[in-house]
Amino acid sequence: MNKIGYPCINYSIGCKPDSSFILRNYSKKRFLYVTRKNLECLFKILEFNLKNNILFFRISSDIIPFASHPICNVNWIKEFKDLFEEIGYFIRKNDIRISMHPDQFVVLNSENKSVLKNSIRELIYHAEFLDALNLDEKAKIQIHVGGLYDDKDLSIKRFIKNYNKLPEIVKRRLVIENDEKNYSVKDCLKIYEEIGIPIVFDNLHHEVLNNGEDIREAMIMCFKTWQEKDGLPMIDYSQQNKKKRRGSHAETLDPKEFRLFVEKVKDLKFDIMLEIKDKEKSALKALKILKELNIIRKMKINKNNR
DNA sequence: TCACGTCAAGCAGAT
DNA sequence: ATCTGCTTGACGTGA
Repeated sequence: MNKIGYPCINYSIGCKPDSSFILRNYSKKRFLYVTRKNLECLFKILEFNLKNNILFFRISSDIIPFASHPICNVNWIKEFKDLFEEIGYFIRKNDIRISMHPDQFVVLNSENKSVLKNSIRELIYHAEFLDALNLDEKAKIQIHVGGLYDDKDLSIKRFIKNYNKLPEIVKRRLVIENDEKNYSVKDCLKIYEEIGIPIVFDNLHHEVLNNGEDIREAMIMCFKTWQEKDGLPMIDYSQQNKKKRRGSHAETLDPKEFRLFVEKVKDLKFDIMLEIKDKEKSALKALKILKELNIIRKMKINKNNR
């Protein structure tokens, strides 16, 4: 077990990296203002994380509002070149792992041409964002396989066909995650065998939808899909919210349950994204547990880390 | 300051 | 037919 992370937002700092506005209020001025705020907040979060030894972070897809929408004609990479350089340098220098997770509207296996077109635009935006930070191939973009359309085999074939159409800047970063309704680890492996795409393991999805593999077995299967150039395998870890329906994420990390999980897989090498509602709070709880169990390496303090 | 209607985008399952 | 969840309710108008 290597790095601990949490997704998109931080509740301790008092800024938001995913502010937006509604489409009809779009203006260049507004776009530039919100985007700058988001990027500056991202930097603050990463600094907070480093101080706390949280070295894995998922950047919100909303960081650049309407980035893939036709209305956005601002060259944001150029406009924020300095900020991108500064943040990117900080990430690289401190060996922070980054991922992104485009939202549900990205459906690479869609039967609908315009859905596919929008999905590809969105994926290109994500890739360009990570490229602007000058991050290597270990920074990943994770998506689900998509819809079933009443024919899983055909839908998998369509995923592969459309994957092969993607530009290289997307392909090198794209990874797929098992989901809780449509595509299990086994289904993802089928796709891996065709195109070599790495698989992000999600434990809660696996609990809900699996083919009888236990968690450790499934993790090892997924981990084999990651090559050296992809970096350590990533997993999404979450716990069931006992008050809500199956698959809902817990409000905060249950230490006991987390310890049990860790004991099962502590010899494996991977980075872990905690999909728990209270974000950095649970990441800190998890780190504390890993330290107690003597699993995580001692924090590297780098005084001059900017 | 607060209530509440609305907000780019997909899909599947529940109601 | 409409609502809900998904990684995350937030934006914004009008009173």
